[in-house]
Amino acid sequence: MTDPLRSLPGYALRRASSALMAELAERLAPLGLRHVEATILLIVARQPGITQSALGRMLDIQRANMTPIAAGLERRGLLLRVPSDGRSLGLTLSAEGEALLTAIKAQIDAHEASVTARIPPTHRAHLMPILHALWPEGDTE
Amino acid sequence: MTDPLRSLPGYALRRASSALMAELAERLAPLGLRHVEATILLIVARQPGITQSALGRMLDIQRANMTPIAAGLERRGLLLRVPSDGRSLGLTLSAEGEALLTAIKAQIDAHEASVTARIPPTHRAHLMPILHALWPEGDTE
DNA sequence: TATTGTTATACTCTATAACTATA
DNA sequence: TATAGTTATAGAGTATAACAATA
Repeated sequence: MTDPLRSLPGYALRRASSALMAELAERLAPLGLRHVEATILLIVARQPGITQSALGRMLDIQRANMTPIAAGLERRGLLLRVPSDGRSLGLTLSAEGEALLTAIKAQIDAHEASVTARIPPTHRAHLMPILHALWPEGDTE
Repeated sequence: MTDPLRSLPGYALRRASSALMAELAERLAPLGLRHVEATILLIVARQPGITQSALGRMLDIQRANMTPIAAGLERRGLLLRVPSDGRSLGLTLSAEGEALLTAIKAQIDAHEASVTARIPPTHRAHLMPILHALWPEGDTE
């Protein structure tokens, strides 16, 4: 039986997103990471020293929810949390976190490439302008 | 600080989806409905008598998770669950559910129209082909 | 044997409130 | 006063396993 809501953009977007997230989760599972954890390690690699709260603002993760995620990554030896401010924690990758980074990037790249590959070439260039129109920068501030 | 993952299609899709879901949730809150509940009432309206399990397959909601959702809608007097099979429950809208339907459709239509309106006209026609490529029919069977 | 619905359970994600310490 | 981090808590969403009743 066909889903009568297939033609609704918002609904189709949600279903596509959920299908892609499930795929990414499968790719990251062998690394022992959830997508939010992989995302955090990627961003900390690009911006070493970023504070927990700045990272939370960037990813729309609230302070209260960042704590157990960052603490978990630290406990597993992937992330270092050093006081930068007296009240702020600056995040950097541990050696082990750096070592994992290659595998994380490989999985993310493979995932994103697979997403792009599935889009018919005629439509491909239109996706990012559409998504950025629907998810403007700083839309939650 | 700008999110360095903005340019990744999969990531941007997830963020756009989550922003749109939050918008829809706000629209449906005055009706006392979550999006999954509104979706169920819409589909039951279009396909009266559909069983709980068929509905679950269509929306990718597992049997175990359909039970409390459908029971909740029945308890609130919006949905009727009548045995069709001896083991299956056929779903139909109650009079109260039918009465709510107009408001639900209005909110969903307004939401979908608002999504479409935000997409620059040049790109608009490309969204659905892209989403259907990423969310093929029956992708979970 | 397979399917339907149910219950129990658990993990993830998200959200709010209240607290401490620091700027 | 405002910000950063933490703890506790609660509500959704999603997943699996096991069971009874029915096909």
